[in-house]
Amino acid sequence: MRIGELARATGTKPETIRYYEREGILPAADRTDSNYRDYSTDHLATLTFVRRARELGFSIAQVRELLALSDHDEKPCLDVDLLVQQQLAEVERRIADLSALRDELRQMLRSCQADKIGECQIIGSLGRHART
Amino acid sequence: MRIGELARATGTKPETIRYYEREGILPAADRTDSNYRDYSTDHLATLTFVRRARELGFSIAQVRELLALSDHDEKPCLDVDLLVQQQLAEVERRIADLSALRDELRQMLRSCQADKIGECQIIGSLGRHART
DNA sequence: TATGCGCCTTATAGCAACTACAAGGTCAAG
DNA sequence: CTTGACCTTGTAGTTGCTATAAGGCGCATA
Repeated sequence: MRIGELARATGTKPETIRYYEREGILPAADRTDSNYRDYSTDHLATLTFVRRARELGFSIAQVRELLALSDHDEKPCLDVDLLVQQQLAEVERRIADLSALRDELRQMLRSCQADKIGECQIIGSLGRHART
Repeated sequence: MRIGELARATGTKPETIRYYEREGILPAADRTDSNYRDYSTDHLATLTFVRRARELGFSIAQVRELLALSDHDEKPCLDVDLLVQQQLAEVERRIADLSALRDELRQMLRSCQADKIGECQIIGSLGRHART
């Protein structure tokens, strides 16, 4: 299959697929007589894997590790577990950060009863007009 | 005050302060005889404001808007409110996304009882070994 | 046969928001 | 008078793509 078909099949743009090839994440495809990339079902499987991992928030570097691990059936599953646990911890940290942030933003909205920026509590709480 | 002192006072690296100046977010400082930047307390206030807004997740573009608004005391506070509300909505959206992601990662960890990658449910759920 | 269209190729530059050099100038302390 | 911490400018790197330019390929239609 050509790059456009693979792109449609995986919801990836052709440019992104070429980018993955440059980065060594997706193996280079065979070429047709007219130098078009010609992908196999293995490529489709790998790209699907990559996109799914990216959707789950794994970085390109982590995807690389996952791919390397998935090529070694005999290796302990714990190695994969560890990566997933790390990613889970990272996601939980980001959720906590964003939740604190959300609470602050809500507080800002609740606190402002002024109608001119000169007396605005939001601007004030951001560090301006503090000397008034 | 010189750039290093301002940096320490605001928890910002000197490079970042120069970057803000290039971007027009922080006004250019006066220069000493030896061409060092010489900052005022106004600069300190503005940089504090910028950093606080950035911590709250506002983009550089939004910070620019907030700065512009904060310079016009007579403008309606609603303009600021709107920006904060947009940012709040964005943060809530990100929290929702990350929560879904967290649940998926937890599910993956729970589902894998194998000890070799060949049978690993995690790798499987990512799209590999699906044909076994 | 020509030509138009959608697809493909490469190479290069851009995005956000910094961060990290490199190469050199300045200044107070020992 | 030299060391070391500071400052200057300019440029390139980071992450994960995305966009654009300039051109080649392959098929349907006039």
